[in-house]
Amino acid sequence: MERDPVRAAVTLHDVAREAGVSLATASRALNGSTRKVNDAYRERVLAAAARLNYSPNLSAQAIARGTTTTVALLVADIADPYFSQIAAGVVREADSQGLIVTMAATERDAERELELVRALRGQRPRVMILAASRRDDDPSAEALAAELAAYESTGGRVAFISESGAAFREVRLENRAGGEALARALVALGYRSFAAIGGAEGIRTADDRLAGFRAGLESEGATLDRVVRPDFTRDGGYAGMQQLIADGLEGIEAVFAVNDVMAVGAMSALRDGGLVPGVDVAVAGFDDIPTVRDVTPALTTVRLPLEEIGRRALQLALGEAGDDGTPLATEVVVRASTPARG
Amino acid sequence: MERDPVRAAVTLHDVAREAGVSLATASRALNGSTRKVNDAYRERVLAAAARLNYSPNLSAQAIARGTTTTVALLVADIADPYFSQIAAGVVREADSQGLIVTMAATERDAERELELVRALRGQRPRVMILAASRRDDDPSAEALAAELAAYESTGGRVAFISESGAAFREVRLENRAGGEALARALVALGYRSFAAIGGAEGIRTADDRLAGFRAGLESEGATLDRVVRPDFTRDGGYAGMQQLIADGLEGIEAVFAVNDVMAVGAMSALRDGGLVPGVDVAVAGFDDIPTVRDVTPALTTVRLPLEEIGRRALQLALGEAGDDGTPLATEVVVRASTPARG
DNA sequence: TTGAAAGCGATACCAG
DNA sequence: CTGGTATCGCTTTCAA
Repeated sequence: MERDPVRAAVTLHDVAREAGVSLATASRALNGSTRKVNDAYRERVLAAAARLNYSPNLSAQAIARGTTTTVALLVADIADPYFSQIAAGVVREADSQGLIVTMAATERDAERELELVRALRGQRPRVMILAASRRDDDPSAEALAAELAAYESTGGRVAFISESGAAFREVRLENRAGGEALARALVALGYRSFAAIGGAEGIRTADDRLAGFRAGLESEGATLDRVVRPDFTRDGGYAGMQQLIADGLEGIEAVFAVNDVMAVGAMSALRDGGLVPGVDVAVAGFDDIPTVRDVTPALTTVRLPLEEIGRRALQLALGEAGDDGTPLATEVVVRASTPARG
Repeated sequence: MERDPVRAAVTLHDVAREAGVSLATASRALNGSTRKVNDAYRERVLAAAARLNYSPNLSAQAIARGTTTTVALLVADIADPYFSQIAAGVVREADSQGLIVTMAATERDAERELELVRALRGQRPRVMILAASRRDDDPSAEALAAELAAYESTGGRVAFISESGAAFREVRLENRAGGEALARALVALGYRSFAAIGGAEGIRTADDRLAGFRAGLESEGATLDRVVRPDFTRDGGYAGMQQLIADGLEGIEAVFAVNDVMAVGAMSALRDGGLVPGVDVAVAGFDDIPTVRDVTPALTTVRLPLEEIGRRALQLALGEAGDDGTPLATEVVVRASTPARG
């Protein structure tokens, strides 16, 4: 697999020479603002660029222009459908704006997140989107806020998905309201006693959903009898349900897992425990990730327009609309995992 | 949401001045190769940098050093678990090497892929990883190869996942062998007549898996009685199974979908058609994405170490091992969707 | 319009 | 070791 000797990439200089014009003219013809170059020259430059297969060096442009065309995106876990859908939205929107997305994963570690923000700042991205879940007790929260503030003070734009807990732009998810609506819907279906699988305490998203759910139940006179708090993952959901089973599920009619990934794991735990989800005990989740249509029974959940959220976060950060008007379309989707109860 | 007036970012120049040393010394203290700066100076520079919250401009470094720290990754669809797992692997490996990942989605469009490669080339990434599925009939294949060759001729490194169909490095997936092994395993379980849901003709990955499967069956004296070729997506799988049902499923004992996402859709189509997967007809997939453990019945499939594939692609491109020895651990995983047949 | 030349932020060679 | 300076690739005044 030996290659040709590496020759330097074609530069604008080469193109200019090949076209017989000055560097400045070549620059203008290729990337300069509109209409300022004689058509004949313009043609020659474009032809030369094509002939040489010229590709402008974005780093050089960035440094000369003082601004990049990069978007930095931070998620907790790329393989998690919640984040990958959001990422898909960000990438799509970025693409439609001619921006390039740089992606990093915090692996749910706040320290790592801070390091990543520092590292990513070196790129001088136009915007930074933080989708990784925030925690209340986060010790590095202050340092993160400071870092982001510094970034914004030099022209960067930050957008959070969910709650920033600080003064940054954010796409606010209706976690609490969604939880509440779900609770009401379940009560309306005839359920009265519930358990919840909640994700480690302190994870804002999980706490909000749970708080909303609890509030919804209480407003309807129903009760949340038990809460377990395993990891915020599929296996966490599985373990959480196992624990509920071990502690005795009698009296519990429905279990709410604060996200779909966990709910799906919880359903498997039920099955492995010899119980039938939707029959022996109802299950509901949150997010409406694609797979929940394909599990059995299909999962009742709260739909979040994840891809749209990603796009919107970018728009918001860029300062175009996104912020205004239309709230996110959050809605309860009732499926077979929570059949109406006689 | 008004901000402070935007001031320019801190530059190395500022740090040098603040520390009372020359630009060159500051550079060396901060990023220069090992041990060349007096400790006292070094300390002062580091302190100044910290005080000013200095963040080196990567674009400037790139242009001065003549090399970036960027990895460009192209996938077909970020939200597809197959690609998001691979992406997670690439990002993780990149991270451990201090590299930054730029990601783009081809949306399964070859023209777009070419454009993206062109655009991404402007970043002068150290390596480019192409994971988007190749097609045989791809009209822009030549142009893509040319573009990539140009990229490599200036020092870039390209790595494909699956088959490049050209002279580039690649992480070769055992699609054919996996299909074959699956076929044999199913025959060993007692199945004799099969149908397949194959993904549009020309998609190399799909074709290879199918060809392997067919070969495996034939070597065991079983037959592939029917093949449908819908889209390479969940909905494609659903539609494919619907078609099989409409055409009459009698005589078909098992259905092989060339990837798990399709298989999962296919199972839902069975259910919606009043049939029970694993009982009325067995189903098998390919990839072993996380969700297949949680569908009912759990899906028999061919496991591909997706995250590992991502890491390996990067290593391969960077020229460290990855290539050598150990083939990818591809193995048939039999689950409840293909129970042993009397 | 066009071209010459001054940056942009950082690196690295070359003297001292 | 340290500092001065040329240089990287491109944009953008400033004159012509």
